[in-house]
Amino acid sequence: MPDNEKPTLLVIDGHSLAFRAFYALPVDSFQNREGQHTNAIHGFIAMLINLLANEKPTHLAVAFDISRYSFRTREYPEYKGTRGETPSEFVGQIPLLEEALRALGITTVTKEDYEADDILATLATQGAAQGYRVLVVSGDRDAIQMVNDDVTLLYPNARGVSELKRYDRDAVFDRYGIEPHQYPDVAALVGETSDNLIGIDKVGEKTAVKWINLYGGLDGVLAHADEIKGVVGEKLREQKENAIRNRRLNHLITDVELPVGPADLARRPIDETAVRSVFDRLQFRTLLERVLKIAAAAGDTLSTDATQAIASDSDFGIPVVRTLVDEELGHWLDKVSGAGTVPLGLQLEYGPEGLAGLGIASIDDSAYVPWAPGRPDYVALENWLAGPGPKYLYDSKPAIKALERAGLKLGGIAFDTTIGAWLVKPGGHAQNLAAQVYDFLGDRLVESDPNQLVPETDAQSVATEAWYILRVTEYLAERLDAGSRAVLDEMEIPLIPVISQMERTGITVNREILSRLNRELGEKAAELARQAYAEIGGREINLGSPKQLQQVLFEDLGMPKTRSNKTGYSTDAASLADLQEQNPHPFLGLLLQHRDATKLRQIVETLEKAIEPDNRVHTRYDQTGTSTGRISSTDPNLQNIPVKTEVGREIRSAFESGPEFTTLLTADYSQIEMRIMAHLSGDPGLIEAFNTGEDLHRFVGARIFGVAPEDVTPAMRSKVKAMSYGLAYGLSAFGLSKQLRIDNAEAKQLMTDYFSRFGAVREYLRSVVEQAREDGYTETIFGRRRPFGDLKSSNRVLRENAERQALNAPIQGSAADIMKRAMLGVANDIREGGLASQMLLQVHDELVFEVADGELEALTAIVTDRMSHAADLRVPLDVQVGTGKNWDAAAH
DNA sequence: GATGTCCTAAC
DNA sequence: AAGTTAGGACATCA
Repeated sequence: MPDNEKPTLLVIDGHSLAFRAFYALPVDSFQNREGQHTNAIHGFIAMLINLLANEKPTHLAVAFDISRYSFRTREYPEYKGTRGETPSEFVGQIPLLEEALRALGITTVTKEDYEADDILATLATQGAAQGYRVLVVSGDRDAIQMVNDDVTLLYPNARGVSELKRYDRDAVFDRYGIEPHQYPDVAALVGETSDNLIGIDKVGEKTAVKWINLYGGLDGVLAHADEIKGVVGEKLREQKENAIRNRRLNHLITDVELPVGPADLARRPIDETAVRSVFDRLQFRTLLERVLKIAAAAGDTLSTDATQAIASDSDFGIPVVRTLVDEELGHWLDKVSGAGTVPLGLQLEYGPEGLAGLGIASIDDSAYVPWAPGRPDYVALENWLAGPGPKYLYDSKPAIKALERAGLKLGGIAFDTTIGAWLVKPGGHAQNLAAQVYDFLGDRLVESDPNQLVPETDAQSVATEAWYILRVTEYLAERLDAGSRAVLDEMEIPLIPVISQMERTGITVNREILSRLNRELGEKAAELARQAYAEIGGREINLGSPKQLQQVLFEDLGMPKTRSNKTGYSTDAASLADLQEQNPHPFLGLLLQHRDATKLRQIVETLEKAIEPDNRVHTRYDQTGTSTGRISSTDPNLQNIPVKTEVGREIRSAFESGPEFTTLLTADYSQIEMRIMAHLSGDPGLIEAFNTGEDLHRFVGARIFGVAPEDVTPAMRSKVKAMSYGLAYGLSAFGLSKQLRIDNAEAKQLMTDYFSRFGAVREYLRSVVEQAREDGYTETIFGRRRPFGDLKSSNRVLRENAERQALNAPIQGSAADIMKRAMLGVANDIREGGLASQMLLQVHDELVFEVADGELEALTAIVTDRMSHAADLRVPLDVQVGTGKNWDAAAH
């Protein structure tokens, strides 16, 4: 019988594949409502569905180990002894997986005293003899020995279970240089760490394969052991018992007595009620759809036609992509969007000229729209895009910009999977769509590789990606609690166009000021370097190299050692200041000044390069860049422009209002984090401090040192200020003493005095951590969550780090929330008021605006009102406004 | 060229 | 042993 007419028997090592899936999918993302982890089950079922589609097996079984004990452990108790405890999150998934497989009509096979691989080997042997094409799926390398002309092994690669490497005879030979049946001989000589089988010392794969090919097999090798020269020969003779034992244990049994044979494994219809019940319990909505579609396609009997149908995309939920233009597009859009009421996925395609096409998808239909600029027939599309019809996107900010460049407006953003994923897991790293699809749904999305001129595999259409965006949205929506959902809908999504606009607007930067500073700082740095070299005997070391500095400071000049880091001793500013005190040397001061000058020069240079032809710098804000809710700024980062030093302020003076505008306006919150602390802790003293209008640190200093406010000295004030700010960071007495350069006892006393006057603060900070330990997350005033896993860690460093992060998160995060609400309010009022003034920058607690002629008063009113009323706290939100021609002058 | 370490700028 | 970031220079490894 030709191979393609043979029935196909597919046998799977259930335990090993589930275990691979467990490590391939993030355990935290797959939990049902009872907290049962489901990632291994999800990965396994997703793999199974793909196998059914691709391999179209007519017969099917999954084998499981009953326990970790078998005839092998009786023979050799150390067998697999290196394997640690099964992770607790994996426990419990196997019985559920078996239950799911039962519901799917798939036979599971176990056999007391044998391992799953023995069952596979037995079924494979029987199947091959009975005229089946056999496919074995196992993550155990010993399974290679089963491969022959009728049996192929599918082996999961390092990336998990979604890619299975096909090992037929040729592939085994290519990889190992031996016939499959010789593999156990090689493994016996080399050993197998994961099974705790120790091989022959000094014998690796290369040597073993060479010997096997030379002597025909392990028996031959052992028979000729005396002829093998050198140390390896000796080792072989000494340790041949190891190889003999290994060979006995890695031999798979091919005649296990089983209750079923290949013919009993014909695929059966699924039990829909049972599948619904199991999948519902596991909360596998999308997998359920796919499984039910298989069932629908297959009917009750599995004809060849049915298996063909299973392989086509539409049967797995991915709708066929149609390409639409003109009036056909209009009709289709109207139909699938329910006249703008049904959410659709939207994904753009980019070409060298920007926008090249659009993918649009509903849950069961999708379309690709080629974009040809200037065509008149896109009215329906333009209306839908600009209108309120809900749209789900992956990373919508670049999409807004690309559409804008193509002359299209985008409205109705109802979900952004980048932001959604970030709200679910704010610490997670930004992912691309393919990673989201894989992590959340377990499907592989082919990414187009821009470096490949002729791609090996075609990426799928953006229409299919749009469909996946819908699916990812479903997944994420289920995982957002009501509070997080409100943050998404009312804060983050509305903020996207606001931030996008700020990026597009940019801020005017004076190139002349920067190039002058660049020149001056360059000269200054060179001069400082000259002087520094003179102080160390004229050696022109690289002052920017910590390594060379260590040599000079601690070896050549013999200075006392500073705190150590991974490469030696620290040369950071604090350490150098310490050194200067203990061991004054002119080199130290010059080095610090040189660092300062070169750092500032580098900033100036970066800024200069970032000025675009419109004389403006356009930073990019990352709305998902932090764990706390702040936004971050990149390319260039405009949130860390110097301000503390004179030169720093000169740099700020290069940021100006544009030619069409009269001035810059800055508005910042004063002590917003301390105000949030006062609000959240309810501390009467702190609340009073903010309500009296007295300078905060003076007020607090007066209380702590028991003097009148006017008698608080600058030294007292700075100590109190450091203490107050340190609180929100989880500062310790040790840290405070370091910071203030005072001794530990004084720092301790300061903290004691502080808490004796402001006790509710300490109580609040303690309770935040306690609550977070209980809940597993912290929450801001507006319901933004940040999860913490390490609060229960037995590792003290991890736990204490998490504690400080947990007590800081609600404070920093609430401040971020308040600023975001203020930005939304201001943007709204600027729009509604028809003002030409624009919002340019956000620096965490500060906003920078460009004021149009005659709008100063109106803008000041809007900004002050919206910022001070962005939250209703137990203390007022104080907003400081300043104006000036440049950023420095506008500061106050 | 990619990656890790050190250092420093901001809030 | 003080929270949140971005980023450049240097050193090292492939």
